[in-house]
Amino acid sequence: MVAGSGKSNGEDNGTDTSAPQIEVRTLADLARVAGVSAGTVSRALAGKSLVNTETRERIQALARQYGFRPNQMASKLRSRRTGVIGVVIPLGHEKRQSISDPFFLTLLGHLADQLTDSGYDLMLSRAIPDGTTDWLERITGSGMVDGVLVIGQSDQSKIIDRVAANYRPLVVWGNHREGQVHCVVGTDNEHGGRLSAEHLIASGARRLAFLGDTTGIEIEMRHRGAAAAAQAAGLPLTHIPVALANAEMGPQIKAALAMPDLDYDGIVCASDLIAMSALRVLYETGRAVPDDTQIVGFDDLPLAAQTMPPLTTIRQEIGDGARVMVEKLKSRIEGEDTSSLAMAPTLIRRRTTLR
Amino acid sequence: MVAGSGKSNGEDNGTDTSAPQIEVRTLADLARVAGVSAGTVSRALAGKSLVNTETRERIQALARQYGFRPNQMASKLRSRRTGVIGVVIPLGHEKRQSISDPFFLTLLGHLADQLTDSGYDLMLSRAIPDGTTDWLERITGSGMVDGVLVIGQSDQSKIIDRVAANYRPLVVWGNHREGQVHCVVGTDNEHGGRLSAEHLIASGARRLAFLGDTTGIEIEMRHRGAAAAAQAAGLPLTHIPVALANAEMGPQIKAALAMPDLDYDGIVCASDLIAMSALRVLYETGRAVPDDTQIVGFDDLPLAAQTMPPLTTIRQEIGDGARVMVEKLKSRIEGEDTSSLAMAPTLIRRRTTLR
DNA sequence: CAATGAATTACAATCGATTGTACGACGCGT
DNA sequence: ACGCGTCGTACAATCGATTGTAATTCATTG
Repeated sequence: MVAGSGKSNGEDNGTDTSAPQIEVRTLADLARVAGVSAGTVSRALAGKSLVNTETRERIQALARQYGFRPNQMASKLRSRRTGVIGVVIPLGHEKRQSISDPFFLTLLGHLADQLTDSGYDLMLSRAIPDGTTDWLERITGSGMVDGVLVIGQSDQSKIIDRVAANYRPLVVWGNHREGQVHCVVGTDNEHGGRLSAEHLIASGARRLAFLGDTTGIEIEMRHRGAAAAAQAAGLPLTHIPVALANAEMGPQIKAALAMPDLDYDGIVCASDLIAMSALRVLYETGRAVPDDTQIVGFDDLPLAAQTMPPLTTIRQEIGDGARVMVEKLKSRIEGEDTSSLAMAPTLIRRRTTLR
Repeated sequence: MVAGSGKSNGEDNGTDTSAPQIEVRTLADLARVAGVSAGTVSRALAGKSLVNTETRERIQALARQYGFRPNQMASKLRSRRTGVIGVVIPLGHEKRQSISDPFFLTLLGHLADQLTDSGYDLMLSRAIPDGTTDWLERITGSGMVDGVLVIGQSDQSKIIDRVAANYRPLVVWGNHREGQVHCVVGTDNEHGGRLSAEHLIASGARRLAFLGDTTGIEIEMRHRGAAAAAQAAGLPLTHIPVALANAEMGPQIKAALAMPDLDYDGIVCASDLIAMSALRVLYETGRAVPDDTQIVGFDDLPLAAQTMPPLTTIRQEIGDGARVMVEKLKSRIEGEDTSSLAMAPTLIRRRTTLR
């Protein structure tokens, strides 16, 4: 019993008695200390049953004592499994090179939670498609991740499609479109846009405006839904493009809403952030919400409940979305095929609309 | 000359003529195609000068043609450099297992930008110190990252200190404290708290309240600064702890501010989010801001400019902070030593205070 | 008592790229 | 024509863990 003890402190007791100061960096080091082979140590630490229970516990104790942790690179190289999921945010049409969209950030937080719970690490990449079209391949082909999640398609849908044709473990957050190859999870944005406009109409609005830049497909679909609802009711809908970037948004909205020939009593906003800005602009210009002008946001971020008055908005289930994305990705890693999912958004009635 | 060429296309031209469909996954594969050795391919792709210009370009062209990308795991293992920085958010005293704090999320976004620009990848870990004390070692000791950034100390300062004693490339966002071993970058929270209270006092407030839970050291220091300013002016400051978690925050603040025996005309808030909630509660209870009650936030998140009225707040330079953190981390990776930095916060006057 | 087999453990190949060193070819000067 | 330096490339060791297979030990049984 305690076979290794004699060995370990028998060899190097020339200097000091308690010898926990040998550097134990590698499996081989620990194997030497334990008096076994590296392979055995590997199996012992992995908890495999092939190794004697007693030996295993002894080795595990030694590992703890020396604070030994196996090198992940070596492990991942050999086992051909990295335990890492790449999360990519393509900054497509957005000029500013910064991850700032609170919706994406919130989704990212939820993804981090889900992935951690599934035992995966998360590698975050900000991709700026600067003309090059291989920003995704750079990640999928690096051998560094077991799968990839893309947050938002931006205007890179075709590139994603091309990659997805050869790379299976890929799930995208965004708007599903006919004929799309890649697996996408997201909200039914058109439906959301329709809900928004319909609610405004039902609340008495007769002259609608849509606030948001429709370069990205998600917002384009929201606009389409709103436009469809307006058309069905025989009402006009004016499209006012405003950037998503926070800095420019305020002034842009201010300028847009102050246009003298623009007439509106109901605003469909492409995001809660836009709605919040609009709310402020309207307040400053003396228009009462919801009495003079009604507003509906999109996303239902936590802050939507904190505006004044609290924002009526279209809720996207971010937490559910993250969970579904991770589930589908895991299935795909297992080799299964998964279909896209468009989740139904819901209207959250608060106080920026009359009903 | 071209010793290997006979080998490569002599063997496998039996099937088809144009052969771009050979799987080229490894350096060796590409070497075979190019008729050179793996070592040469490695050097060619790395752009080393040891290899003939012509050969190099030929190999690079082939790599592009076959869409070859070297396996990162192997590369990192051999070169003992991962090009990855771990970013950890310790969820210390926060019960909810979710990354949601918008300030941290924003900082994370900036860090992602900075790290990307420096050629690093970012590996995100959410750490829930559930009794165990090795959540940091698990990351630093894994051999998977070249350095680690910790976002927020929470109540784990001692553990971080212990790790920092043996692990150099570590930089923390948080509040510097005397005798702290690890390198921390952050705002001078005490100063910020003082600025906040002083401004309220200068604006005429006489009965102060502090809204925020002081379990984390950052907020504790903000409270301390505010308390010092109040004491210096001979004024009272009531401490009202409220959680940071969004869900509970609203009702908690509502209950707290409605306490009948609580008297206040100036509120120091521990964060913009808290301030925003307070703003709403005050509005609902019919107290005018800033005329009846003045409020100062903390952080100066983008949304602070969008509240109604726009929020006077203490600005933390998140972008600068991220830049400094990454710079210091790079220095430490190079082996240099770096000192902590407490950045001076600034008061941003908007409309929730009278001056 | 030898043979069989179960349980452990050692040995060695492997994952794929990097890098130091050795080797061959070429041009040059004398 | 021979020796020498330069340039380019091949060869092989290496990073550190994993894993299939061989080898060892020990108990058991015909």
